[in-house]
Order: sequence, then C-alpha cells, then structure tokens
Amino acid sequence: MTGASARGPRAGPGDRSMTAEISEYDTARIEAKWQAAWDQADLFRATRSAAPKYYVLEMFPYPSGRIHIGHVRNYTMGDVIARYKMSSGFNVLHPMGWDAFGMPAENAAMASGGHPKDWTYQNIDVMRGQMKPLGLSIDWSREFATCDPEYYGQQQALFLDMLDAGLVYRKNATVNWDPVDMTVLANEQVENGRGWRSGAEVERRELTQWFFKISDMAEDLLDGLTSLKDWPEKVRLMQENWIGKSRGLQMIFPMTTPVHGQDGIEVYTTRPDTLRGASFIAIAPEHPLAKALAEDNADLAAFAADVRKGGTTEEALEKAEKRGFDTGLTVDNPLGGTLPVWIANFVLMDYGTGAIFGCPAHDQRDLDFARKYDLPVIDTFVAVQDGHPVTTEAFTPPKTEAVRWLDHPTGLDITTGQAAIAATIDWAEAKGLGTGKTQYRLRDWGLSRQRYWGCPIPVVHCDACGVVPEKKENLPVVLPDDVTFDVPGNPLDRHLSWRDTPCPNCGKPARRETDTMDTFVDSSWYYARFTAPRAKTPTDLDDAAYWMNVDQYIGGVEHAILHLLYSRFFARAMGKTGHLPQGTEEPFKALFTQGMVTHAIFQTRDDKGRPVYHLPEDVDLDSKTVRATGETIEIIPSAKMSKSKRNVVDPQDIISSYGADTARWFVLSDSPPERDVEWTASGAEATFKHLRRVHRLATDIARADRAANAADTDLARATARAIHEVTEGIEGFAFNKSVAKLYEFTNTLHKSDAGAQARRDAMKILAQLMAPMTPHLAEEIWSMMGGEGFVLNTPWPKADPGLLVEDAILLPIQINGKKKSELSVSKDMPNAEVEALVLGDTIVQRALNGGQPKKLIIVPGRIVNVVI
RNA sequence: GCGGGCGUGAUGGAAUGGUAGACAUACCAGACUUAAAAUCUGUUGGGCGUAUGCCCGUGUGGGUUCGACUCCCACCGCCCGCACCA
Repeated sequence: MTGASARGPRAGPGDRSMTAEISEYDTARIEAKWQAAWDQADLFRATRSAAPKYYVLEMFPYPSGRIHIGHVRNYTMGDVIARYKMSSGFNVLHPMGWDAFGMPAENAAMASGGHPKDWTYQNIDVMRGQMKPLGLSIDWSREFATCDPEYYGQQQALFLDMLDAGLVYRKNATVNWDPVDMTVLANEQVENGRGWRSGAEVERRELTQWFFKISDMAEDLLDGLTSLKDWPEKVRLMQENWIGKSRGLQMIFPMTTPVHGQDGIEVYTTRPDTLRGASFIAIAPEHPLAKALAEDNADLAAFAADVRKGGTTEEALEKAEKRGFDTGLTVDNPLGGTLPVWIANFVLMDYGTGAIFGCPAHDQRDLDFARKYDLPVIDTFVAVQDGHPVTTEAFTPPKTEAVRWLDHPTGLDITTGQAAIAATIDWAEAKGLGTGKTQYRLRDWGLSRQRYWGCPIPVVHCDACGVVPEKKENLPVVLPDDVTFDVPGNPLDRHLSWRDTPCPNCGKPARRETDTMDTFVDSSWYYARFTAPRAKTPTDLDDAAYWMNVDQYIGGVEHAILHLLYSRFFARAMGKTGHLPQGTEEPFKALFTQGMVTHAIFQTRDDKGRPVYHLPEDVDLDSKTVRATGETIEIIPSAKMSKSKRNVVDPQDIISSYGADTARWFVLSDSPPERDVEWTASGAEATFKHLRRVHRLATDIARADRAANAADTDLARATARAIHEVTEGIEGFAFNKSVAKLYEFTNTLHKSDAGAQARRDAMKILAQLMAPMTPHLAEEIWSMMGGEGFVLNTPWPKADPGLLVEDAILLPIQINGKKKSELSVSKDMPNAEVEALVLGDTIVQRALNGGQPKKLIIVPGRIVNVVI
C-alpha cells in the first residue's frame, strides 16, 4: 500500500460542498474562533505564582498610523518565544504598549490641524486593531501609552527622585538651533546644515538645558557589558566604542604672559609620549580663553561666530576644512621654548579640556593644520626599519608596534607607543607637569526639548527660590489640551495660564519649565512599568522583584546604542532611587536584534531617466513588464520597504488574503532571524499552500482508519527527531531551521504508511510543534485530533531519547577525504570490525588496487577516511 | 580613517572540522483534466560519458589537517556602525 492511496477520499465535483464544510482551510473562521476562545479563557494574563517566570518583550512601537510587516516579524518572534515558554511551564509576561510622545504627532498637527493627542490615540486604536488579528499572546490588560498622564506622571516622580539623588542637573550646552521653527534639532534632523522642516540654516547655540548624569556611570556601564553574555557581540562593541574610554595625561601649559586672569591652558592628550613633537596649542572657539579674547578682538569674534555656523552634523564636520585663528599668545613648553596658541575649528569644547597640543608629525589633522599655517613638524619617533621624517602623511602606527624614539624626554629608545605613553605619564607625574587621567567619550544626556508633545519637566522657575521641584502630590504635571500649532515655537511657552504658577516653595508667582523630556526617557523604563502598570508609584517592588529582568528582549539593531544604553542607565538610576530592587542593573538579560523585511522594487524610467516605481500587482514577473504599458521593468531585489518606492507590504492585506498564520510562518521562514527577509508574493502564496496542506492532512488523518503496522516505529522515530530539532531551533533563535524541520516532518508524516493511531499521535505532536508559529491552525488541528484543552496549555513534547539514536547507521567512507562509498553498520560496532568491512568494500578494494592504505581513520559513528 | 560583519545552485538559505547544497522558492517533466487552474508524483550545482562511473565545485590565491564552506595568512567585492574624541 502506498502513502497516496491511504489518504482519505478525494473530493469529487459531486460532494464538493460536504468536503468544503469539513476540510476547507478557512483562515478567517479558524483564526477568529481561536482568538475568541483564548480571550474567553483569559490565557495571556500574566500572573505571579510559585512557577518560574519568563519575561519576553519586543521593543514597543511608535504609533505612526499603521503597523508594518517589520512589526509583524518582530512580534511574531517574541510570540514564538512566549508561547514556547508558556507550554514549557513558565509564567510568561508578554506585554505591549506605545512609545507615544514625539515630533511626528506635532508635525501632523502643524501640517493638517488637529491635536497631537487625538492623532496619537487614533493611531493607537488603528494599530491595536491591526495587531489583534495576528493572535499574539499579549497580556493586553497591561497596555499603556507613554503619553498617558498615568505613565508620564510616574516618570515625573522618577525625575524628581533622580534630581534629588544628583542624577539630573542643568548646564549650558551647544545645540542645533533652527531659527525659523525656533526649536532645538537633533543631529539627524539637520540635513546639509539646514533644518529638515524649515530649510533654514542651523545655528549652534548655547542654551541652558537639563542633563542626566550618565557620564558618572560610564565605568559601570562599560563594566556591565561583560556580563551581557546573551547580547550580540556587535551591540556590546558598539556600546563600548560609544562610551569610549581612554587613558591619557592632563597637563597645564603656563602662559608666557597671563591674559584675562588666565595663567595657563589645560590640555588633555592620549599621546603624551609625543609631547616633544608639539608645535602649537589649539583651543576650541567656545573655550573660556577664546571667549575672553573675543571681547576685545573683533576679528577673532567673527572667526568664532563663523565657525559656529553650519551645525554639528557629521557631514558638515567632515567637509569642513581645518581653519585656525592665531591669537598671538604663546605658552611655555616644559621641554623648552614656547608654543603659539591658535583657535581651531576642529577642537571640541565638550571633550577633554577643550584644548590640545598639536603634534603634526603623528596626527593627520594637526599635520593638515600645520601645513596650512606653516607651523613646524617635529618627528618624535620613526619606524624601526627605514624610518624617515614625516612629509605629507602623519606617521601613526598602531600603539602596539615598536618604533624608534628620537630624543625622548624619558630617554626611551625602541619601544611601543603603549609603553611610551605609560612611561611618559609616570615621568610627567614625577616632574609635576600633569596627572594621568581616564576620559570617556560618553557625554551627559541632554533631555530638554523645546516641544509640546512630551513629558513636562516637573520644575518651576522662581525669581526668589531659583529652580524648584514640583511637589509630588501635584503630579502629574499634565499637558494642557488647549494649544495651537499655527505659530512656530513651543506652544507651552505661549500658554500663560499653564506656564504661570505659584512657586511650590514660597508661593510667589513663578513659571513652569516649558521644556519637555526627550522621548528616549519614556522608553528607558517602560519595561519596568510593565511589571506593575497601574501602580501608584513608578514601580511596585514586589512585582518588579518577581518579573525583572527581561529574559528576552527583541528589537531593531538601530537601537543598539542610545535606547539600550539609556535603559541600562535608568535601571541603575532607578535602583539608586529605590524604584527597582537589587540585581536589575542590567534590565535585559538577553537581547536579540532582528533583521528587516524587505521587498523588491519594480521600476521603469521616464524620458528624463528618472525612476518610476510600480506596485507589485501592476507588473508581470514572467515577462518582467508593466502589465498596462508593456514596458520592461528593472528589478531591484531586497530593498527596504518605503511608501515612495511602492514596495510596501501591508500586513492587513496579507491577513485578509491568507490569514495571520501564513503571515507569521512566512516571516519566520527561510532567512535567519537576525538577517533581512525578502517578502515575495510567490513565497507568501507557497506558505499558505503549505498550511492548507497541513490542514488537509489533519482532516485526512482524522478520518483514516488503518491498523498499526511496522511503519509506526519509523514514524515515532521521525517524530522524536522533529521534536528535538524544532525545539533546538526555537531555543537557539533559529526559527528558520525549526520551520524547515516542520516542513520535513510534515512531508514524512504525509508519506508515512503508519497506522491510524500512530499518525494521529504524530499529527498531535506536529500541532504542538507548530503552535508557537501558527497558533490558530495548531489549535484547530489539536481539537480535530481530539486533544484536550488548548494546545498552548499542553506541556511541550519531549523527545524519547531511545528513539533519537539509530541502531543502524550509514557510515560514509572517504578515500583521501572524498566520499566514495558508504557502509551500513550498527551504531556501536567495534573499530576492528568496521575496519575489516571497510577494507572489504568493493570501491575501497578497487581504489587500493591490491595495496595497503597508508592510514585508516575511523571516527566512530561518524565517518571513515581511507588514505592511499 | 577606526570598528564589525558577510561572500555557498537561478533565488532565500542548510551544513561551524567529518556525506556540501537540508528545507523552501523558481524552472522543467509526468499523472489527473476536453482544457486551464488546483492537486499529486518526479527531476534540477557544472562538465565528460551509452553506462558502472569519472572530474570540477562554497569570492580569489596560499597555508594547517587524514579530512576545510568551517581554522590561519593575504587579496577582491558587498553591507553595517562610529568618527575632527586630541
């Protein structure tokens, strides 16, 4: 009997309606049915009990308006983990919320009227409505948006406690200022030195702003990275570089003639070993000395103002030429002689001391500067072999490479930069010239935004008392609703009845702070809030102690630095202010960064050669033409989805044509989760067909009636292997491999000649294994097979170890490392017997041609290699 | 410039020192059909050969090893992150 003939009766035209009723894979009906059943059973509510917990979290979305297929991939991955852990006996916390403050809401209000609040909450409703049909195992009872006063009020409480603990302060800082929109712009909002909305030339302006003291924790944040074993190496490295620890020397060059009360310039350098090569001092245009000099030097003031224009973007800085202004002042060089003091556009005020010594021979920037302004170039070391003086390229070998030192103050001859630096710091400290100092590139986190749609900073400015924290009982400081966006600038500044308020300290008239918080603040502690989203304090320590930390965090790699670093800072800050228990300093135990969903772009060109984009449904892929016009299309594969390129796939369309399970299965299949996955119409279609095949197979198996037979054991073995391999794939975040194994197992089951009961048992296991990926279909099959309760509540299957080991194995035989033959042997056959069988193999004998092998390597149970 | 990653059939990918190409897509062929679709079955890395078979093949060149997609060195190409950080 063949597998094919054993399948149930095929539906002929006559009995079509009957068959349709029983066996049709009706996704709309099946998915709605099971989602309702889960809701009814309140299956996803996270509850505390004696059982172990598992907290799985996907980065919450910004409510931009519609969900994207990329969101589907992100949440499906989390859902696979969540459902797998639920079936494995864990209390699972799998919440969802909205990162709801931010500029797009205000921009929408400016562009088309309306209110940011309405825009945001409407978007949330739409997106929640799009997410629910996906059948995610989310505890919706914990949902919140960061723009809920209930949430941001607690954030204000947190802010006040951090202020109290000295973790927040105010200082002047240079920012990108858009003079038309009258607001501070983030670096990424500056394009070619112009504001991205207004097109106005951006200025660098100094404003008093609020800062979190993240730099205080630089060392701890760096240290903590080593414990994050389940984070991608890449992300840890990016954070390490961002923190940017360096060791150097801080020293003062005395002014030859003190001016404006300054008798020295303090300099920081990581290359004190090149001190002898110093040929000038360069200070930042914002350096106090430069500012003092500018007061009575119009040319200098003009230079500083000119340099300040053009923003602080990377591109602007990269293109900027090295420019300097000679102050005419000099400092004394401790090694003898004097050095001229210049103001230079490439020296940053907020790193180190805002002043450097220039060593043109061993720094390309300094060399460019020296050549331009005709300053000396002094070699301090040369290559050990054929060393030659620096001409047009600075000599900057790795610090680990040994070089020959010329007339070094510490008397060094041949040694590495590393060793020379250490020696010079010791030497300088002994001579009292300076002190060794550790610097971090990480700067304090400026959180002030001159914006309406953000969390108000809960302080009041009083003429008498200064900056006064709002009283906790007055929280939340709620955003006023009656604002307009028809005038540039921050509406809070213009809203007098909101802005003017009595001082919480003395009661006299005072003004509220009108800056709001950076939206990164909102997302820096939401994971903690999810453990007790309705608590009257930022967190509930008992709940936090049970649920924290996040066991698996999943999101885009674009948040590798800022969001994840800020969250790590906040977890520490919340610990210090008593809002999180011990052991939560690293809030995300494991991190997974998933790839994007991409889609081909179909384009033609207009008569001017500009690209014209076409929707996938408008092109014919066989002939590679546009259906309507017959023009030949260019296909750009694997491009990031973008509305303007017309290659966006709307999850809702997919769900309505194929169902949620198809969308979920597709985004998990083929590509490894960390890599991009290409959405193709044929792939989606094929996925649907496969699920329909599984459904039909289940229908057939439910009806079939065949006696137990010898094939039952084979099927049991295949089942055990499937359990083992699918589980391994899920545990190892290789969902594509689990999907492949499920295909394979389905094919095996389909072709199996096993008896009805054996096939039913295998089908039940298949339903269990598919459940994390395609939960609706899995529940449907589970119930068709007579399974009890929900498949989700059924303990995850365990592979019988006895069935995983094969008694007889096919042992490959290699000749000189190439597979030429194979041998069927029992798994634990002694090597001597294997050797005899190998040597008796006809192909081996032919190759040996009567001779003896040079060597015979037997790897028991794996392979044999005959070396001739 | 600095740091990191990747390179395997027509395509997405599998194999992390042991049978390269699992699984899927696409293509082709066959069955069913008046026909098409759907469904089912099968083939498909390249070359030589009637064939048992043989040779080549994981970006390129070299090395280590009985054995290399996998480890090491050099190069080429692509991608990502950071960057006047002294």
